[in-house]
Amino acid sequence: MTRRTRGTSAGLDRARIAAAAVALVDRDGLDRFGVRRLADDLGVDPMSIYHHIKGKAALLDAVSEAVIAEMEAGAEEWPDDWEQVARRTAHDYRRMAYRHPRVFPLLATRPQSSPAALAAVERLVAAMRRAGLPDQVTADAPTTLFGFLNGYLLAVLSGGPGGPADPPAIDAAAYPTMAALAPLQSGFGSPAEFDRLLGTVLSGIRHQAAR
Amino acid sequence: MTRRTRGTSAGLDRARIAAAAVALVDRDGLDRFGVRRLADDLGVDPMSIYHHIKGKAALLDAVSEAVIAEMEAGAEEWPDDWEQVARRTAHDYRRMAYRHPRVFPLLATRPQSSPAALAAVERLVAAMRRAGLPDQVTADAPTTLFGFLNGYLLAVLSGGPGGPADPPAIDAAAYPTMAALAPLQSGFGSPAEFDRLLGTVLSGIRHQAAR
DNA sequence: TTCTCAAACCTACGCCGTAGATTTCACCTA
DNA sequence: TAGGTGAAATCTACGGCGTAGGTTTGAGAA
Repeated sequence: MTRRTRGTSAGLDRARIAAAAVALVDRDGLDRFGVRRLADDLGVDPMSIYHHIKGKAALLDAVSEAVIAEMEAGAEEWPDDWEQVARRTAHDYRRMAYRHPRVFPLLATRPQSSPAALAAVERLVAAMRRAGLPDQVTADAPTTLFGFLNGYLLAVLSGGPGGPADPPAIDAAAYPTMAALAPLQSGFGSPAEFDRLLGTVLSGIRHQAAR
Repeated sequence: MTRRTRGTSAGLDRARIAAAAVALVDRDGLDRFGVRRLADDLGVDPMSIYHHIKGKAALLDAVSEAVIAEMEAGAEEWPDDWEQVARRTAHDYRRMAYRHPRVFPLLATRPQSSPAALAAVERLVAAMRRAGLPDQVTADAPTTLFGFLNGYLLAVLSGGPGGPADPPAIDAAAYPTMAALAPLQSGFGSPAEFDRLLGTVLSGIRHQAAR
C-alpha cells in the first residue's frame, strides 16, 4: 500500500484504527504492538494516527474497548433468573477471551468503564435484586465473578494463542499430593473445567445469599 | 556511584540484581522498568547484567520469583484445617500484593512455577485431601482460589501504588441498580471486603465438596 | 477567488534491548 | 615466581521505538 500525498484523506477514523490495532495484537501479541507497525498495516504514516488517538496508551484503551463491545452483539433477550444471567455473561466473556487471547491481559489489567462492560454488570445486579438477594451480596457479586473470570482466564490463556500450555511435570517427591492429583488437571482450559469452576463460584454467591 | 574499570568485580549476582529490579519496579512501575535504568541503580554498565541474567524477560522472571519467595518467610507451623490454610495463604498473598502493587501484574500474567509457589499449592491440596474432600474438588481448588485472588487483586491494585482507585460516578439513569448499590461499594479494596469475597469463594468450594 | 483548517506527512530526538568485541584481573598450575 | 586461562565487566554500535514540532496539501466556506 502506498502512502497518500499530504493532505489527501486516508480514510482514518477511531473505529478503523481500533479494528486494525485489535488485528495487530491478535497476530503479533502485545509485545510487538506499536504505533509504527500499526501505521504500516494501515498504509499510513505513524504520526497520522495521532490525529485520531492521543498516544499509545489511548490506543490500547481503544483496543480493549473494541473487544469488549464484541460481547454486546448477540441476543437482546435475557432470562430473569440471575444465575442464568451470570452463566451466560461468563460464557460470553470466555468466548471473547478465547477469540482474542493476546488482547485479554489488557482487559484484566485495566479497569473497565466502557458502556458494554457497565451494561453487563447492570444486567446482572438488576436480576439479582429482582430475585430479592441481599444488597451486599448483590453488590459484591460482580467483583467476585469478574475477579475469578479475569484471573482464571489469564492463567488459562497465558500459554499462547491456541490454548493453555500443558503444565510441566511435577516433582512427585517434593509435591506428592499435587502429583497424585495431576491426572485430574488434564482438562485445564476445557469448557467442562470452566463450567465446574464457574459453578463453584456461583454456588458460593448463592450460599452467601442464603445465610 | 562511579563505574569500575573493566575486569574488576562489581559484586553482581542474581540475587542482588533481582532485589534491585524489585526496588526499581516498586519505585517507577513496569512501564519505566528497563535494563539501562536498572544498571544505573546498580552503578554498573547495562551489559554487565547480561552476564548473570539472559535478557529482559528473564529479569522479569527473577522479579516475580523474588517477590513470591517473600511469602515463604513466616511461621512454619500450619493448621490442619484446610479452610484455615486457604485463608492464611490468601491473606499472605494479599499482603505481598499490597507490598508490591506494581510488580503484581507480572505474577497474575505469568504461570508460576517457583518452589515457593508450588509449596503453597501443595500445602493447600494436602490439607484438603487429609480432610477427605473429593479429589476433583481438591484438584480444582487452587485454580479457583488463585484465579479469584489474581483477578480481584489486579482490579483492586490497578488504581496505583497507594491503594485502589475510587470508581467514577455512575450514571444513575443508564445504570439504576448499580447506582443504588454504589454506597455498598465504598470499601473497595478494604480488608473487610477481601474477607467477605474470600469467604464467598471458600464457601463455594465447601459446598461443591458436600454434594 | 481567497481564506481557513483539518488531515496527513516529514524530520529529528532521546530512549530502548542487545549482539559482538575488548579489556582487565584473580586465580590456578608449573 | 611466570605464564596461562577464564570470568566479569565495559565499550561500541545497530535497529527500532514513542512522539514533539513543523510543514504540506486540498476541500470547502466566505
